[in-house]
Amino acid sequence: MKYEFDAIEKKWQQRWEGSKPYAAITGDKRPKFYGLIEFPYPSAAGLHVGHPRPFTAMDVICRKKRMEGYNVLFPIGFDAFGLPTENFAIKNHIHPSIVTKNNIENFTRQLKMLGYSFDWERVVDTTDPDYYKWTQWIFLQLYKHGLAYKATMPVNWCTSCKCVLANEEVVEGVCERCGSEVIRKEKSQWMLRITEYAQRLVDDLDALDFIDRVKTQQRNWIGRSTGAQVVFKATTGDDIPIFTTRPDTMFGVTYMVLSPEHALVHQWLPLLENADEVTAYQRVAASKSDLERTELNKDKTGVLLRGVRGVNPVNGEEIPIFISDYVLSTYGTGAIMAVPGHDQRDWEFAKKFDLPIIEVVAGGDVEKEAFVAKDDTAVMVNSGFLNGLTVRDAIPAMTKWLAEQGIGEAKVNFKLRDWVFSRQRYWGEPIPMVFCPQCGWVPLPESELPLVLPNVESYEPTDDGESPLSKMTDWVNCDCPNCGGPAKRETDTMPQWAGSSWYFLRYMDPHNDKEAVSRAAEEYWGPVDWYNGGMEHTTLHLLYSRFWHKFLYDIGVVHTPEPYAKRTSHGMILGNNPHYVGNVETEEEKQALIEKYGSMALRQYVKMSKSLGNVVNPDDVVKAYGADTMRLYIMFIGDFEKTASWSDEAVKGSKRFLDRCWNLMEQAKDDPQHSRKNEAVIHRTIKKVTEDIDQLKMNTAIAALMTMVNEFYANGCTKGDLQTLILLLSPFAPHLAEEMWELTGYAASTGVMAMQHPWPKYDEALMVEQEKEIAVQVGGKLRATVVIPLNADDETVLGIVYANEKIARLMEGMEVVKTIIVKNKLVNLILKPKK
RNA sequence: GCCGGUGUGAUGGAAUGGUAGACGUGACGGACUCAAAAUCCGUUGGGCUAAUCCCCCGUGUGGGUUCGAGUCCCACCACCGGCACCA
Repeated sequence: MKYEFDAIEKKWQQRWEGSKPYAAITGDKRPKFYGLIEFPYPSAAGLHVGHPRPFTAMDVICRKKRMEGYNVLFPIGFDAFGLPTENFAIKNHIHPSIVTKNNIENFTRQLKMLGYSFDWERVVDTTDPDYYKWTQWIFLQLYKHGLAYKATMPVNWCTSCKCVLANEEVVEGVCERCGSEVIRKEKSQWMLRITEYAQRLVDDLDALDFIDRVKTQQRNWIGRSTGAQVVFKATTGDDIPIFTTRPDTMFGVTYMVLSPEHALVHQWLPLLENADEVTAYQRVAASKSDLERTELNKDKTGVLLRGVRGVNPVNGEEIPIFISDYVLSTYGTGAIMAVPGHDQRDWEFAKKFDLPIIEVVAGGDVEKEAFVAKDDTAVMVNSGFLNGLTVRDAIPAMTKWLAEQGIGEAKVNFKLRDWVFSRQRYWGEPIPMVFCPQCGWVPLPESELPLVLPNVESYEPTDDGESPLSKMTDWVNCDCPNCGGPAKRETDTMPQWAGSSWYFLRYMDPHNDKEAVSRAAEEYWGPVDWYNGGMEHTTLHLLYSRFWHKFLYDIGVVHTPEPYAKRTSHGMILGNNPHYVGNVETEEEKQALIEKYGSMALRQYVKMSKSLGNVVNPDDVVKAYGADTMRLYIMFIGDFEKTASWSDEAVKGSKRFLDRCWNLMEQAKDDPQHSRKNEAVIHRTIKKVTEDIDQLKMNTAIAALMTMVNEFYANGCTKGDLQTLILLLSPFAPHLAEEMWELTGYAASTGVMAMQHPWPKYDEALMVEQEKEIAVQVGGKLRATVVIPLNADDETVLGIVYANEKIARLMEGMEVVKTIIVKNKLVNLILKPKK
């Protein structure tokens, strides 16, 4: 009988559709397990092979958890608002809602084709008004708690998307989505005060079971630094607050720098002798794009403010004030004290403008370079009352002195900025706010939610930076909810990240029309036990959703301060590089490729992309080999956390393995017990598979199953052996497992599907053979192997070792100085010549 | 510059300080077949060799610790990722 994967997979998918064995039951008495994957963005291209990797892994985990007796919530949904859909709609003249509907249908078909054990009754779609009603509701709560505000400020503007971007969406000065140049533009935007939560977002990472690189990246991004805020005076009498991490170096301050946008610069302009020079510099600085601003190793530029000076509060000395764009208006106070002796940037600036450099920490040569001490035990010099103290002691001493003088205090600063939350695009959640000339910004009453996105004729973005919705005058003009007078709606929409910031909560209670999620459902399911997703979301979705969850915790919607107990991440799937030098024979061709493609030509595997034509479509793989082979291969491909390379050839190996499993049915003896010969390998494999799945080491779990099957072929097997194999295989290849389970008769006799059978248990005592081959080393080098009885005592082992012909030969004329015996593993003999 | 990570056969990748290369792909040899595919069995790190006997070498490089190092320590090289004029 042949393994007809096509028919088998259809058959079982239909059965699951009917009997719904994957439904999660809120409130059930079994222990709960909430496994979460990042819901996909339903693009027109459909699933690519990057999706099945995390999806299959979590499916395997969830299937195993069910067999272990857990009540499992494994949901799926669609993050369907966003630019690609809108752009596709513009190009093809189809309404985004139609595009979305079609794409979701296609994704659903593909996901079902792969046999995932999602609870399909809980599907969430972020573009559904019943869903985004609650996204809008959360926004209103943020607004009511002072965490949403409208502000005019320079924002990142993507020249291609014609839309503002959050800082998190700008990567190396370009738009993370389309790669176009990002410029700074002065715009009035809705902002979310994520900075209010910066401290908690850092602190609470400690207790979470997140992989380290996620924690590190979030900490990097939030960028906490501790120091002091100090008020310097200007000769005009104005206060100039600055932030420094090194208050100990204040005696080394020889000038100050303000950012070009600093408010005091505007205020002082009439007093300045060189006002023209100053305004010219401001103009240049303002016109720079993010890319230009962050260019490496660029020269320090700046302008001295002539007519105003600063005063160093520790010694009363007057110092010059400059403006320079190396000081950022958005960090700290937008002004710094400059200590050129001990800060590289200040040093470069001082050299360029010929400013004095004072050494205040001993140990370097400040004329040659800034001395930035690596440890804090260096000693203070030229620093008045700090002289002789170590840096470690000088920092608190100075901080204390500043506080006593009333001119400074300890302060923590963050790199994290508030979240720019509005987008000048159509396909997003409308922001439920109204602007009234009398009352200002007024939130829509909750009773009017959802504020439904209206149908418009054209969703083209506009060059003037207004949302397409602004042209919908019928919709825009409304009554003020406060005074009833004429008012206008906000026409910007929410960013892509809004809907995904809380979707995992909606899965817990997806059909609730009274609340975002009921407290009871949330208390039962929350927090998510295991969340797997891409590293690219670490400082986007993952950070945003932690912020929203903390806010929801503060207002009593959820019962834990963190949404996800555990976070893991998968590596990317790479495809064949068509321009790889290894693909050609001659030197000339190789040189030509290197010339044309540079370093890319040297890489055998690269990111899959349409332009390279190396994209693998899961539909094709399933058609050729079946879903179970696809699932198995994507799990076997390599270390889950690392990037892996797709190989059409290697897929066959997974298919071959499933064929071998299937073909075992013909030769299995009709005996429900394990065969004696296979007992040990079976128990070892149960242990290995059980532990490896929990650690996401799917590749080695599958390798162990392959080893076991190889043993079955070598030893013969019983139906009992086979049934254990089926159970262990069922999370990976569920369709094949169910069919084999039925055919081997277990289901017929008990009415239980493989997936409903308890997960096999192993017995340590049965795991080992009665005989063991161990290594014999002489002086640490392997010289022979011998077979010993399991757990033999040292004397017996040495007897066997000495009886070995080769060892005996090596021992001729030698005496044993030392023997090292590792039980059931190895013997190491240290020899020296006999006298 | 700072912070992480990685480096193992032709190839994807395995190895709680204890027989390096599990498992898979590819290649080679054999069985079955008129033949091919599929399947099954075997071989497959390099050198030396008549030999699947010995011996030597071998996990990016150079040192070290240890009876024993892919694994631990020190220094370096290469690649990948994150942050970056953040005071």
